[in-house]
This record gives sequence, structure tokens and C-alpha cells, in this order.
Amino acid sequence: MYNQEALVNRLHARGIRVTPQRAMILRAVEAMPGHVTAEELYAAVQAESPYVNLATVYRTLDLLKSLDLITDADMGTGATHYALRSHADHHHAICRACRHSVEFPDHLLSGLIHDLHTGYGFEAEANHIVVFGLCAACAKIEELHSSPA
Amino acid sequence: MYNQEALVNRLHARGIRVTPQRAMILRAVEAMPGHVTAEELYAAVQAESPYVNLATVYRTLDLLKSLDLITDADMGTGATHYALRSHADHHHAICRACRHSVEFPDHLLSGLIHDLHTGYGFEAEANHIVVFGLCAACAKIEELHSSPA
DNA sequence: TTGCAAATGCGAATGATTTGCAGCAAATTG
DNA sequence: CAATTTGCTGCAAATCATTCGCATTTGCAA
Ligand SMILES: [Mn+2]
Ligand SMILES: [Mn+2]
Ligand SMILES: [Zn+2]
Ligand SMILES: [Zn+2]
Repeated sequence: MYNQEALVNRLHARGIRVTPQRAMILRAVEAMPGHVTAEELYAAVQAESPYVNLATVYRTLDLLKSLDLITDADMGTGATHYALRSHADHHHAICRACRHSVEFPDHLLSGLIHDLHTGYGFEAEANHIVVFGLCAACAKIEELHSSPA
Repeated sequence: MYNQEALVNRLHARGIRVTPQRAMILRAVEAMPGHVTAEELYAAVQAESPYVNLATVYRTLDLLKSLDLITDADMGTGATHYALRSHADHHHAICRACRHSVEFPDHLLSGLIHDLHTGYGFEAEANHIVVFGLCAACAKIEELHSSPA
């Protein structure tokens, strides 16, 4: 867990300009609980200053992504969800029927990541990924639908 | 490996209408090598008959997906890639830098799938998935960029 | 046949993300 | 410093895959 101004400091450290817009966006990212869409961040930042553009939010998110300070994930809602790297000590299993999400720990992926690395030299960037499928409850329901004989 | 009319027969068997459009689209799906976008299928079908609409291609793909006869995957190109279920005995590791794709066998996911099932009752639908990251070559290049000291 | 649910074509709409560009601000240079 | 280059921003327009509304057919069963 790092302090509130961590992202700002990191950008400074790498010699990247920290404009007022960026500072606001970074603070908004850090203040967000869990995953956020660009639109949600935009709303949060607008509350502080109405003169920040959505395009700038996207551009800043791209920047943070390229610096590996945030993760992005498609949670199946249409919009990309962003989160701090420090958030991502887990992954998500999302039910395609009821949309419920189960968090599962990082180590469940360690086997796959290891195999990809030793087998193919591939460095998987599986920081905060999403696996789709059916939750226990919805799986039961689908079962009834397919074999009611 | 099943015969050319397999999909048509399967739809018949389930009492689903097989219109000329659907038949053409199904045959195009079966004739395609590997993964295809809706647009590519559309082009293939148009070559046979110009009066098939792109919306119908999408609707038919939805149908096939709901019947679990095809898989869909985001290969990072913007458009969804569809493939026959019979194609999907593997998955892909795609390099975010050079875009190269490595196929890896299904069993590398078996641990994860098993753990999700026993641990959470979650039935992962990981038939033809994509893991992003860096291939061996591009990983070396990134290494130089970050630690040239 | 007749009737109705399902399927299609067409064009318009959607909605997240990107881009072109002109104005500004910060950094760099001599 | 003043001049010049470089990077960042707002704004509006563009992209582009996918979906929708709706009027028109089609398939199949009574
Ligand atoms: Mn999460
Ligand atoms: Mn494949
Ligand atoms: Zn569910
Ligand atoms: Zn590569």
C-alpha cells in the first residue's frame, strides 16, 4: 500500500510531466475502490474541475498502462475496467448468465504462467484477468435446460 | 473431424430452421481455416450470394454460439474471431508488441479450470482463449529499454 | 390455405475509444 | 533572457464493430 500521491511521484521520478489534469486523474484513480471505467473516472474528475476532457482521461490511462501502473480488463460490460496495479493480487471469474463475479487468487494462474514461460519463452501479462463461464447456481439451471428428459 | 454438412445437420436435429442464408453461413464457417471475423465470413458468403446481410451473419454467429457450436475470442485486433468448436483444442498466447501468436495446448489450463471448479463451483468456459503478454524476442527488447544502465 | 412465429434486409443507431488540429504551457537552447 | 522545440489539452468529428427497429418475407403446422 503506497500513499495518495504515489502515482504523481512515480511520474515525476520518470521525468514525465504531471499536469493538473493528470494529477487529478491520478488521484481519482487512487481514490477509486476497485475497478473503474474511463467514464466513471471522468465523472469523478469533473466533480473537481469541469475542464477536464474525456479524451485526456483516455490518454492518461494509456500512459499509466504503458508505465505498468494500472491494469485494464474487459469485465464483459462493454467498457474497459481499469485498476491500480496494487489492486491486482487476484483475478475474476465472471458468470456469463448472472454476471456475478468471483475473485480468485493469483496463484491459481501460476501453473499456466510458468508453463508458458518455460515452454514458449512467453511472458504472460496476466495481472488482473477475467475468466468467463457459469457460476455454480447458473450451471445447475443450464443443466436442467439441456437434459430435462 | 465431421463432414461438411455437420452444422446444418445439427441445427436440423435441434429443430432449428435452416434457411438458405444460414446454410451458406454455416458452410462458410466450416470451410474457414482457423479463426474468422464476421466481416470475413460476410465476404465469403457474399461471393456465393450477394443478398446476405451482415446483420444476419452476426445473428447466425450468435445462434451458433448459444448452441456451443463455435467459439468466439478477442484476439486483440478489434473484431471478434469465431472458430468451430472442433478447432478449439488449443489456446493462444499473443504478444502485445509484435502481435505474434503462439498456440498452446488445452491441458495447460486444466489446473486452473479444475481449481475454479473445486474451489468455487465455477464452470469456466475456456475453450479457445487468449492470453496476452510478450513473446521471448519482444521481452528481450523491453528488457533493454528498462534497464540500459 | 391460413396464421403466426421466426428470420431477413436495410438503414439507422449505439457506444466506447481514437484522432486531427489549433492553442497553450513547459522545457530546452544559445 | 528570447526564441524555438516539444508535449499536453480541449473540442469536435471520426471510427468501427456490433446491435436494433421495423417492414417484409419465409417456414411450418393446423
Ligand atoms: Mn479485481
Ligand atoms: Mn486457434
Ligand atoms: Zn451465475
Ligand atoms: Zn513479440
